[in-house]
Amino acid sequence: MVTLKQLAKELNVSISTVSKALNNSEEIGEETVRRVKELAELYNYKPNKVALSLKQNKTKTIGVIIPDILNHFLAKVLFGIEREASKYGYNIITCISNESLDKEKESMHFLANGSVDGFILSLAEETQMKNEVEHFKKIMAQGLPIVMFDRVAHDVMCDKVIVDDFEAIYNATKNLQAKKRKHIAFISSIDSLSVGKLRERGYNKAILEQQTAKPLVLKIKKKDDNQKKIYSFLKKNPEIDAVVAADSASGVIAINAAIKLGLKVPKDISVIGFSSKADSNLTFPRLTTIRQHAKEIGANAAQLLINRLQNKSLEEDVKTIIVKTSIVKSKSTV
Amino acid sequence: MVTLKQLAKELNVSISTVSKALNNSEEIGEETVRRVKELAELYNYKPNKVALSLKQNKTKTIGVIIPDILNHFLAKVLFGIEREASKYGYNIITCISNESLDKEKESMHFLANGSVDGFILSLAEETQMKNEVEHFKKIMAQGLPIVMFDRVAHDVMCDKVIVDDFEAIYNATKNLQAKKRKHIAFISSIDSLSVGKLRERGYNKAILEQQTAKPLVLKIKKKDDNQKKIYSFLKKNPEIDAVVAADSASGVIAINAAIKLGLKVPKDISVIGFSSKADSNLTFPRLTTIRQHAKEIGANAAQLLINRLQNKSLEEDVKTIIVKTSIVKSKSTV
DNA sequence: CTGAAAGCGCTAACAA
DNA sequence: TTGTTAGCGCTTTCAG
Repeated sequence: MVTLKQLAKELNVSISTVSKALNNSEEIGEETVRRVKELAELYNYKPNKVALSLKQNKTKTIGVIIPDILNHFLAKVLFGIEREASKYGYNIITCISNESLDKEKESMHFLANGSVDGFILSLAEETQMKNEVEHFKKIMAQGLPIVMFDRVAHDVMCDKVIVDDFEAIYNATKNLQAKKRKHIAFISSIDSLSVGKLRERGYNKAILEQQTAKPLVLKIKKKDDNQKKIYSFLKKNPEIDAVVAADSASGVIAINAAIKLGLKVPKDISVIGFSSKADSNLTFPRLTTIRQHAKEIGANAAQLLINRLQNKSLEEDVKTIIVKTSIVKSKSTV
Repeated sequence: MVTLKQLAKELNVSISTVSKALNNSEEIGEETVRRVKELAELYNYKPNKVALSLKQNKTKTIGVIIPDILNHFLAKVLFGIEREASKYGYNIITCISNESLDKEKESMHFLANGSVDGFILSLAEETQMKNEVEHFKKIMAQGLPIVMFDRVAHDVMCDKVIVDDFEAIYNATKNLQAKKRKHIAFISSIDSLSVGKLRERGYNKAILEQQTAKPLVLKIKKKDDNQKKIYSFLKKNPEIDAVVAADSASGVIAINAAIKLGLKVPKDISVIGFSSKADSNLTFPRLTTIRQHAKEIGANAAQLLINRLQNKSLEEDVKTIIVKTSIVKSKSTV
């Protein structure tokens, strides 16, 4: 890589002249500017990012800590973050916590040494279970702002972007009840996550508001065979006439299991799930889905962080943005 | 963030003494080392990464350019890259080209200014279609090594990690033939990609080796309704008794479409697809899949790059690693 | 209009 | 054993 020094030498001017010329400073003579720019072009000069970062004490880089990149929702949020950030000239350093508290801490400390200007993150499962937040506070105390999304720590004072999980499932369940479904089950493979719990609570509330009904819940653990579990669950509880799924795979599998059991969807059983468009396409009939607008969540998170980075003076209060879900009706519900 | 300077001042020693003490230099007195380390600990001192990068002219950061983070295979490769790289203390800067040549170029140039030590990438669809490779060569000429995976540019002399796409589909098709399937169709939604073409060629070769058979191919475009397309395809061609899918969604949909058409899987129709374990779980019966070992691909790519970064002297010849696929038999084939 | 010099945080050769 | 100095590449103040 060419440096200012080399250009300066070749042009027989000083380094600062070259620097100023390239930055269109008024101070430098027209002719000099021309010569400098010409040579810079020729050598494909680009200012060294690292030197700039050191000088300006900011990297224009955001650290993103994602619990699981194979989770389609999280990947989509990452996509949203990246797209929004790159609009503002920011780069993304991605670390994957793999749902582990230690890896989360490690990654953050590894980056909290000048590598990044701030963090966007969603909590690892283990972090949520143990409810540890000290590492977040420590890093914020160092002057690095954090934005949390989806799985957030309510005890940490920082900007947040969340989904109306509770309401979304509550409304979905209410909807099914309005269509005269009497035995609505809830299936979740994300019971250990805060959002999983919220969703279950939304379901429970709707169910318990109807005096005749009782909650019927299937929880799937990571090591379980989700396909087998769901199939047996539906088989053992033939009265079920509707399923609300807290995650994408469970919704898809529920439809296919029902069909396998000889049921008609949605006539005999309605299914509704948290899922993206691509996944809702996998089944016949297509899955009615609760869309989380993952990209928007990512974009909002990036916005919040960049705002805070650029108006550090303003030290405003922390914001929480709720990105509303929407139900996209398809043929798996009546 | 605390700096060496501040520690030095507080301890009444010079900056270099502090630096050496923290780096366990033999030169410094035991007592001094103790005092320095104590204070550093107290203040949670961490060497500024940016300053180190500038000094050592390397960032310990890898630029990864991914065409599409929502593609499960690519996300998994990213996972593999991240995990392997972090073992060696490397960070990952992720850019998403969104299948666009311009974004790919832009991202690379944006990072090729000292931000990263090298690149790992898979070509954008547009890059493959236009067969443009100048930007890769330019960046390599600047001294930044590149490792390509999956969708590679054969005209560029760099390390590569690829999949045996051709053979995998060839073998899968041969397998179906051995089970007396007579009308084997091929369904692909990735026709424009190099790997998509390879897979089709593998299928064609196997089919054409059987004198009685003719290829029967369905190509799905991005804007198409893949569900509808596949359903009508199977309906219009009732003689089909086996499907080879070049991508994950097509395989899943093919099974569900067949069931919807009243066919028995695998008795009436076998289905085999390129897919991951999670996706193969979505259908009844489970989808027999060709696994690409995406994480391994990522790990290999990271290995290759880090090797090259650390043995720059050795300027060895470029390597191409082929990560063999394996077929995981399930109930969608006999 | 141009250049010298300081400084961002760090390491390392050299001096004391 | 400790300190001084130079330098990584850049911007910016101040002097010429």
